[in-house]
Amino acid sequence: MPVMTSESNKRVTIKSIAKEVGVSFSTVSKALNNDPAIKKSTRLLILNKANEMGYTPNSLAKGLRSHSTKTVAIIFSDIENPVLTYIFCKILTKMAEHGYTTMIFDSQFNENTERANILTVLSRQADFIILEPTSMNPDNLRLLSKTPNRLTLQGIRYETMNCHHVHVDYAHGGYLAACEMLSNGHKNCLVITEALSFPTSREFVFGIERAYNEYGVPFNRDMVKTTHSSITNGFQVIQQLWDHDKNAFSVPITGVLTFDDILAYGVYKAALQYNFKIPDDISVIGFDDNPISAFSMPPLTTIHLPKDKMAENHINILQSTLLSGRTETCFFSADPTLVVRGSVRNLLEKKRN
Amino acid sequence: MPVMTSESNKRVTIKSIAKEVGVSFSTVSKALNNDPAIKKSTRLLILNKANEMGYTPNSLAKGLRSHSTKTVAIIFSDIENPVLTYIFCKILTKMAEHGYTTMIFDSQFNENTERANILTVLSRQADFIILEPTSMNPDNLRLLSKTPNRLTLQGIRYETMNCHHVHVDYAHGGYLAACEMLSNGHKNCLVITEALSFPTSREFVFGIERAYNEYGVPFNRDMVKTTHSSITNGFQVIQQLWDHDKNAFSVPITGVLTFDDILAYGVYKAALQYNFKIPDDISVIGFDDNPISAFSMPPLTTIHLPKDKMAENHINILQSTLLSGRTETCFFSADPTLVVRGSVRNLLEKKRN
DNA sequence: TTGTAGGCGTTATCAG
DNA sequence: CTGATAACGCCTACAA
Repeated sequence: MPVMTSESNKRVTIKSIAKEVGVSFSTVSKALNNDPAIKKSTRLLILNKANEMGYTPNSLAKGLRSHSTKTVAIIFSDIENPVLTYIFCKILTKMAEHGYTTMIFDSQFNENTERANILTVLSRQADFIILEPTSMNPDNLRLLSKTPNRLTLQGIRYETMNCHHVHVDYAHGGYLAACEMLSNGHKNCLVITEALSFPTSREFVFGIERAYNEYGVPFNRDMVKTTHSSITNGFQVIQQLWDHDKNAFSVPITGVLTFDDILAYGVYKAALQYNFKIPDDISVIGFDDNPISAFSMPPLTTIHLPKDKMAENHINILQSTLLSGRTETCFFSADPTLVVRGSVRNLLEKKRN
Repeated sequence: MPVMTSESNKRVTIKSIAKEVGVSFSTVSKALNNDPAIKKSTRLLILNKANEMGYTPNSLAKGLRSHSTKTVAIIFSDIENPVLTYIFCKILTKMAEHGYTTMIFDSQFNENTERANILTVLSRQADFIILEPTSMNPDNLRLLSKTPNRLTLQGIRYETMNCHHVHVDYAHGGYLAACEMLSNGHKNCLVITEALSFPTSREFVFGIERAYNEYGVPFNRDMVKTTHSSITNGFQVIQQLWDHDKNAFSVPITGVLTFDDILAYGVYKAALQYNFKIPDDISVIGFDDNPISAFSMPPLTTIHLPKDKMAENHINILQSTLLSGRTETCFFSADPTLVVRGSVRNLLEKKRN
């Protein structure tokens, strides 16, 4: 238990310890690092004094000397997204066990914010960077091209970057969701997604379009509404349609495909407010498979994202390059799957009635 | 756009820039910091060269010199808790606008992990620390006693620490939840909560006990089950009861009070699995008011936590001490409120039938 | 076994 | 206006 000496204001460093013990500061340094060259008795003397004075090593100085900060930086497009939150929590916890601290950054789907984040990460000398790019524009990525095996890209595939990847096939997810709608007879679906400048959002819509093509159903791009993920925003998209745009579409909408479960809850909220029933009046399919979606009213049909697997892949990459010194870069891809629950109505069966 | 010079491996520092431009490195430093003492023409020369070489200032060196790292550290008991996640996301985003980086740490309700976290935060020279203590044991807190106005305690009230507080009255929340149960005729409730060593968990139970006392209903401490917050764990508590302990209680359980909404979903999961109905067979009250709880089946009656207000208070404290240099410490307290939805059945009305 | 010197990349204080 | 120098706290050859 550190008892403060009289003038506790002064910073306690190896120098001040050295002065107290009456040795040189390099002896203190060695003792603190368990250098066997130091006599046991003096080491003990030093260790005790350091403890008593409440010494904490200065990582800045250490990092400056050693060119290693034991730091990994994570830059995500939107850290409030539950899947991303889950992933960085897992990474953070695991890396803490190895003595690494994790810095989290939020780009908010904004290239400039992303660039600022990359620059501060570089400036802070992070040992490893995990980035979920906000766009396919390579300008920001170029800042990171020096150390390809100290970088993993999350979410998208970037062919020209020879770095680690933890990819998610959003196109396939969108495809699966749209197929589920189409095979249940929903030909006129609304799509609520993130800004299309965001690569995964665009992939998502591509996948949907592909399904429409396969089913021979024309895909109306006006049906794609973009907004930032939140219950309120999802709600507002429906609200807008309800209040104003209702007549903008010749065919009534029977289904909604959303970029994530959160937006789907926005539709749920609208159902409560405007008194329509899911799935009787409108069908909904989400994306992510939030654990809570199994208990929603009705249980949400959604696209399951293997977030455990994704987190695991990130951790494997980190461990093998930071701890085991591997130099090859690896590419992981996560396949989304459809989880059928109760938010999609079968329109075809109805017709038979 | 930084074009790499031939040997791009070498670190680019103010020294290397100085060599390229043909000035002294202190001139470069001044130019980079917009010191008016530097001639415009040479400043421009230097700025261009720096840009061309892809210079990034080294924050470690900066911090070492200036004794300021533009860093705030957040140490929470469980960063996956949605309320805490929400709060640190808000703080992180706002502080990023001011050029501050936020480091997140997870103590996992463990005093030793908490201590390790505090030590690394100290070692990393964070400018400000936000801590949600895992226990009332002051040993770890003592490590932070040197700079009381650079510390805010989240969640609990620590009378003897003269630092900032953002407190939550969990006792009152527990009281409200229990009152709702009791006033609907539920005298035999299960409580599922975090380990009682965790201060807020203990407060929660205190509050429940107080309600029982006011209603003149004996409170059975055996009804308090502790586990870590997760849907699975909440489920398992019910499972255990169902499979093994069913006969351990003389009176059948009619209600469940949980420490957070996540645990409540565990009960929902059990309802699905064991085919009992909420609230017909068992009533449930959560805690936190997860935004999604409004759409659960049935909508979850819960205790609302003003997380916006809490985040705002944290941000205010940070801004006023870090940016405006205020030195007084402030104390904020958040009051939880009851949100009645559909997961509690009125047992008394039933009797009248 | 311990002490000395130099340097990691910056900034600040002086001289020139 | 620009340059040399010291210092921030630590580590590591090398010397004693």
